Amino acid sequence: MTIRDVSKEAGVSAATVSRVFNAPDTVRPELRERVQRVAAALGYRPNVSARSLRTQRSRALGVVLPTLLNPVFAECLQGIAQAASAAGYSIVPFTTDYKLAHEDHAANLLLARGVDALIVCVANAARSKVLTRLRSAKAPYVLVYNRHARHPCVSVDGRTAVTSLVARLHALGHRHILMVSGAMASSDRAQQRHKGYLEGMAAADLKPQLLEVPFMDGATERMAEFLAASQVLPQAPTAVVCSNDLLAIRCMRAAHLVGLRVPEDLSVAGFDGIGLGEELTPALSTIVQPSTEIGRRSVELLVQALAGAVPLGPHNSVTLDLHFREGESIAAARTTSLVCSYSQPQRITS
Amino acid sequence: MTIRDVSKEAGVSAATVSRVFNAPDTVRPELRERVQRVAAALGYRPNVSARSLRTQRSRALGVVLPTLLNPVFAECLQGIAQAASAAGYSIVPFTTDYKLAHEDHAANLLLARGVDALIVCVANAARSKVLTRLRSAKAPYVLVYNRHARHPCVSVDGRTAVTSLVARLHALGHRHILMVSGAMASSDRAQQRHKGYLEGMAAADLKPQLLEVPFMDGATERMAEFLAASQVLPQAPTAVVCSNDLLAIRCMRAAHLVGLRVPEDLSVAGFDGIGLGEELTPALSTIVQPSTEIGRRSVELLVQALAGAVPLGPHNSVTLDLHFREGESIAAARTTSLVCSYSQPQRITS
DNA sequence: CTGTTAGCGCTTTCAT
DNA sequence: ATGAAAGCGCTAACAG
Repeated sequence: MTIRDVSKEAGVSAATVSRVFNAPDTVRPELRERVQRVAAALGYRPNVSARSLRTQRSRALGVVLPTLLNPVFAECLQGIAQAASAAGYSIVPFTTDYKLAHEDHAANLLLARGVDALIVCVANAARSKVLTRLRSAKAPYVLVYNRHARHPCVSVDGRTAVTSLVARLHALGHRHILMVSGAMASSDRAQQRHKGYLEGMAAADLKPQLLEVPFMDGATERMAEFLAASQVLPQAPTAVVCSNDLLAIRCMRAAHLVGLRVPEDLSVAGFDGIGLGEELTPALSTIVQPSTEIGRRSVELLVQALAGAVPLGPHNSVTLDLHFREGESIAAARTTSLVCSYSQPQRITS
Repeated sequence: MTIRDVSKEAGVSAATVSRVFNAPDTVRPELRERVQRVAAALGYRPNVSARSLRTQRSRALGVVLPTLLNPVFAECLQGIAQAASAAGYSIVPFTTDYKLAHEDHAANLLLARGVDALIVCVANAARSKVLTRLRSAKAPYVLVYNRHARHPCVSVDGRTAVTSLVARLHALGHRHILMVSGAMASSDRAQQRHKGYLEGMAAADLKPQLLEVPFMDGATERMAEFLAASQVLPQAPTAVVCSNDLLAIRCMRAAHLVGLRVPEDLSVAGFDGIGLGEELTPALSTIVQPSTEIGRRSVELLVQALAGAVPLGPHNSVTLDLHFREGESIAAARTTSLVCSYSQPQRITS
């Protein structure tokens, strides 16, 4: 079913059929309708490959994300998919599983695929080879989640948000606030959140403490160990700031495993605001980033740039708002043991 | 950067360059290496659109799934992405948000895109127009999660699994087992799981009870209401079989909201086996479907069919194994109130 | 083993 | 407003 078939059937030239699809206004209404009717009857669909070859544009966006197993990125991709679809673009996603080599590989394949532009999330924007490559290939691209002064980014200010989170915990009476993070070296976002934590702790004149855990596997066990071991110490954490929601969920489980109640014995805060967090018990208190919106905005940026043939640069970066979602996993710090014995006498007798 | 540029630079014909990329063995090693060197130096990448137009194959697979917000499908897509990538295919995903019209729309776009084959999950395989369309378009496709005798499917036997789940609950002493499901009419999977439930209940000689809730929004509130209202009745459920994990998580929250402890007061079981279920507290007891594997297998099926140019049919369907994951959200039913007063005297005095 | 040639289906000047 | 014709970059006969 080619344009030729339609043109013959409708008794017009191929050019006219093409115009009906690409510039309907330039075709006399009567003819236009006839062509449309014939096309519909024949089930004709313009061949995208041929069109791409001819126009040198594929109307497809490449997407490179770490993984879809983390709901943050699944939500983001959902946003990307919706916005792209609305703008008449398809998407071609690749996941890197947080592997640097995969980032490069994915971008290459996407470029070869002839996508018009790329949406990319890398482990570390400062070190990524992908970005220099994209730039030299002159492919329009936008970073999501990553922040970097030399690239167009759609991101959030995680650092500041974590600083206020620490202030909030401090105000609740917490004096021993632990930060748990996945491997810091591999993620610029984790680094920024940690910076925010350090600043918050400094502002509150508290001693920072960091626990780095393997993100994917064994995180729960590691946290449980740590929590168990620290219980005997005077500086046992009463609150934990987790670098992301998945970690926070595991942290709550770790607390449970060692007999700590959340939030009575231990406050746990996350970062990301994945939808599921609200459904948990206790509901996760977390800093919410608008993942769907991040996806949408990144598409908008690219589509606009493509439409205007305007090159995208760092000046196009946008920082979206973050907000704190009050859940049930954070509470005021328990007061000192003396007061505690008054306020909870039954625990002593039992 | 076209094949022509490379051919000139290497002093060979375009055909030779093409051969170097598509059938390296047919080119004299010396020449081949020269071409490869030149191509690499020039950063040449074959243009996919041109290749697709010429060969009539895009090396891309279309994927239609309900949503990525449900981790089940995100996991599946991850499996699809990995397998596709390994086989040298890209994927072009679309989500339908459980809307029938979107199913059709997505398939159309994908077909127009010229994908070589499709992986599709529809609400109801028996009623879906998409499938008849795909069939008439002669596009190779495979259904995931859906089961239907007239289509190639990669799926699981949810019905039987739910039947055994009910048997398991029965064996634990439960006599009032509720099933909670999203809108049944819209999902053949929900229907099958419900059938399994009915069979299990019949086998145990118990009275089935179904609560249909809006899947996306307000499910928790609806369940909480129901649980609260039923507490005063003699047939108050002591166990709930949820049609999927997301519902189960909400059910646990609903239980919490009305003061029921899971699993002490109420056992909750899910279906899907999303990764997060294991991280929850209590860990979700659920029937695990191998979502990643479902994705992988569907790709394998298609890639094989494409390679052999063998048409795919219902006889290619595969049913993957399901297994029950023992979590912490299910416990033996509390015995009758008399016995209860003996085993938990402290609750009476408090 | 390599080159020549003829399109794949479409868009887009350039005529009319 | 419409048609004729050229060609996007590539591959696959077919010659040599």
